[in-house]
Order: sequence, then structure tokens, then C-alpha cells
Amino acid sequence: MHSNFYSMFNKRTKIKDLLSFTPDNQFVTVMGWVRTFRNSQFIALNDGSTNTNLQIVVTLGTQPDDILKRIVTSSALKITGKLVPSLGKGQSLELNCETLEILGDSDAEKYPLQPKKHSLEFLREIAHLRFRTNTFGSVFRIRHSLAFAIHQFFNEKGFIYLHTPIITSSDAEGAGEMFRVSTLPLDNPPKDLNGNIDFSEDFFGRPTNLTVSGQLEGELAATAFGDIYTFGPTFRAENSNTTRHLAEFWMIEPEMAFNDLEDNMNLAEEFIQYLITYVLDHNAEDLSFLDQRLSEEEKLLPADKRSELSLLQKLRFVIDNKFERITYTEAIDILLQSPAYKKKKFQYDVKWGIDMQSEHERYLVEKHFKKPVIVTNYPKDIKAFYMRQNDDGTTVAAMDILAPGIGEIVGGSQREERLDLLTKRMTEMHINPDELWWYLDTRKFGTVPHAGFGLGFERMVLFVTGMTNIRDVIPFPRTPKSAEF
RNA sequence: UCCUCAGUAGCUCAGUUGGUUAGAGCAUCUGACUGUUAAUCAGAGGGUCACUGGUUCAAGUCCAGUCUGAGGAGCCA
Repeated sequence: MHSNFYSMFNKRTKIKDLLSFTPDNQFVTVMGWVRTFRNSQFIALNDGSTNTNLQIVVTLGTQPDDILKRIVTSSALKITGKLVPSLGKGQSLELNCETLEILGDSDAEKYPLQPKKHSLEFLREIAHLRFRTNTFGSVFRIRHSLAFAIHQFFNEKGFIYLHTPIITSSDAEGAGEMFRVSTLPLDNPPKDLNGNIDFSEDFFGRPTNLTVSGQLEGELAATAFGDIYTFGPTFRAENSNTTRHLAEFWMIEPEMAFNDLEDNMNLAEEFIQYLITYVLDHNAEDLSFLDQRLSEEEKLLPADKRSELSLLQKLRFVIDNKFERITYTEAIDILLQSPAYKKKKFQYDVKWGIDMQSEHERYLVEKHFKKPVIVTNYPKDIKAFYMRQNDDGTTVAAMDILAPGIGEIVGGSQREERLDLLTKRMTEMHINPDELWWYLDTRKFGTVPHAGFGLGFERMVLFVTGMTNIRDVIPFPRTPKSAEF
């Protein structure tokens, strides 16, 4: 009964596929949106499968004027014709139009995209249309590839994909400010005898929030399945206004039983290199477009602000070289010995025990090692309660991976599996063990050494695409004062 | 949240020590041309100078506040 629909759409050839055909007068049908219409003859048609437009040639006199007038930038067309070698210079093949159908008209006067460079700030204001630009076409095809590669990587290794809750009732994770989830009336919430809001009348009968991390739930599953990973949205209500932070972002959090810090680092490094390799193999055209885009952007910068490597060179460098591995203590020593420190170039002081500032991390990664760096064994006082305490009594088995241009891209640790040490640490850090009774049960019923890490998905997309603002690698960014679309 | 910078046509921008009717390129529309490649050529339309208040004979221009955006910092992924 749906045959009419099939007959209309199932003959469509995607432009990406069509471009690899040998043109031989074969009939094909394409559908897409007009990028430009030149000379009342040449349509540059884009269907989103690739940045390369297909040139449609409309022979003069073969289409009525009223149809030609409706072919404007962004109108949607269905075209059937013969695929032939191009007579023009800009492309190797073109489609000679035989039948042309306008699937959707467009109001060219109101359509905001022009065939010229737009600022990324402007395109952010029209995020619903920016997919139709080459830059965002490439970025979001690569984002898709990365997401797919993530699942493939873990699936190949026998990890279970675990869906952790979006709405949580624990506020003990300490990963940041949370968004409250409630159905209570904002203007007149029920109060208890002390005048506080009575959450027992709320939807869940208790205060709930959007998750800031799936890690604790991940550990529950890892201590049953062995290896799990999460990949889902995460929410932080921090008032962060930077090029690296979002209020809603996606995070990948693998958690592995019978793993220590060393295993954890090995997996994280292999993971990152796998993802980059996957995109180099599957998105060559998009990467090459972004590579060119970035080098043109950098031409506008002063010489000392330009990167030494192009985007493609940088990606190949990262997969061809081992990440540098140093301890926190060694990192502090390097900073103390650095010319930058001796010349007092750092705004913040360096000494053992500090939480390294952006300028320190950037120095290690971009000036000293010039490659991704894994820093391990941080002081316990600047890290979370669940990290495994080292025998020295002062550090924990944590690891951060710092990437050039991004800073921290991965944060992970071996987890504290010893119940007594864990509850002692929670008490020291004013976290009520009773609220996390379910978490502590894993340490009571067959506890094992385990480890895991979190990778910020958008930061990975930033790194791979060479984009510089995190708002440009997620379709609809949520940041303070901004939740349009 | 803090610091710095910015906001003029649909977009990217210019706008002199405060001074008559606020300009350009691109886009759009109309016409010409017809193997173009961000086509080209000619013409036309298009403005609450972010908002509110103040100073002044006079404010796009100076001052204050607000809003929004960008960069950096903090927090972090």
C-alpha cells in the first residue's frame, strides 16, 4: 500500500556514491538542496552526503520559466537525468537534467545563508540551518563517525554498553553544580514544618537532579560484567563561559574490573588512537576540507599563534607516537625547572600540591613535550573520594590525559576497592556513606581492583575537527543564557 | 562568577575633534547575457545605529546602567 512512496524515493542515488561512478549516460535520480544556481543553467546541488556539490545542467529552453524562477538557493529538488563527463573545468562529471521537480520552494529573500564566508558566531544563531554549510557538514559527519567508532571499539573488546540514568537522586558525586529536576510548582512549593521545600511531595518523593556522571552506576555494572562503558548526555549547571565547556555534553565512561591504573592508561591511549585512525580512514574528504579551512583561518593569526602542524599532520602525529607518561611529581619538577617558571612567566605559582592551572598544563603539552601527556598519581587532596590511595599516603592512582589545544580530554583513575579506606576517605571529605550505600555494596560483595575514565565527547570532536569552540561541535549547544532551538 | 573587547542594512564592515539626508562590498529583487564555478554587467529596494536613561543647541559618536556576543581566567570533561 506504500508503493507510491517507494517508487518516488527508492531510486534516489546519494551524491557521495554517484561521484565515484564512471559517467556513461546512465539515468540517475538525485534529491537535494540548491547551493547556487548560475546562469539559469547550472545548479550546484547538495544532499548532505558529502560537501561536494553535483553540477546539474539544465539545457536552455527545456524548462518553463516559472519553474526556473523557483530554483533558488536552498530550494529542494528532485532531478532525473543522464550522468555525463563534465564539459566544464570545475568537476569531472555532471548530470544533464531531463526531468526536474521542485520538492520544496524556498524564500531566497529570507534565507540567511549566502555562498560566502559567514562568521561562526552568526551561524550559531541559526544553528537549525548551519548544517547546510560545508564546515558544519564536515563537523557533524565526523561527529557521527566518532560516535560510531566508539561503539565499535568497545564492542570489539567485549564491553557492555550500559545506559546509566539521566535523572539521579545522588548529589554526592561532587562533579559540579547540578540541574534540579522537579514537578513542584515553582511559585508555591509545599513546605515542611521548618519552612524548607518538602520534596517528599515531589514526583520522585525526594530531590532529584540531572546526572553529572554515570561513573558510580558504571562501577556497579563493571563489578558484574567486567567491562562496561557508558555513552550519554551529562549536565553541569556551572556558570562556565569558555570555548571548552557546555551545560549539556556527551561523555564516554568505560569502567573495567580487574584493571589497574596502567591498564587504564593503556586502554585510554589505544582508544583515542583508534578513534583518530577511524576518522582518518572514513572521513578523508571532510578532514581535508577542515584541514584547509583551519590553515586559512590561521593565516589571519600572527605568526607566533599559528600551529606548527596542520590538522592532518597533528592527527597522524598522535596516532604514530606514544603518549608521554609522567607522574604529577615529575610534572611539577619539569615546571619548576622550566625557563617559563624561572622567568616568572606563569601567573600562578608552582609547588607540589597545587591543582595545575591551564597555563601549566599547556606548557607541559604544547611547549615541553609537544604531544599528548598522561599525568598520573596526583595529590589525594585535589582529587575525588573514589580514587585509589597509593601506598605513599599522599597521592592517588589518578590519571589525566592532556591534549594540545584542548587541555584535559580524559580524566580517570583506579578506584578505591578497599571498603575501610573508602569510607574513611568519604568521611574526611564530608560525603555521607549512607547516601551511597548501594555504591559501597560493591566493596562488600566481592570487591575487586577496577579502574575507568571519562572522555568528553565534544572535546574529542574539537580535537579531531580542529574547531576551536565547543559550541561548534554539538548540534544545539546549551551554555549559560543560551538554549535556543 | 571575574577581567578585557564588541554590538551600525539579511551578512561582513567603514563612519573624522559630537554637526545637514548614516555609507561600501556581498546577498535579495528587476533586467541583460548564456558553459557557469562565490558567474558577469546595469539598475532598484533595504536602517528603532542592541536597549534604557543622561550630558548637549545638536549624540551612531561622550557618560551611566541593562541585555547579548566573543576572547581569557576559575570550575571541569
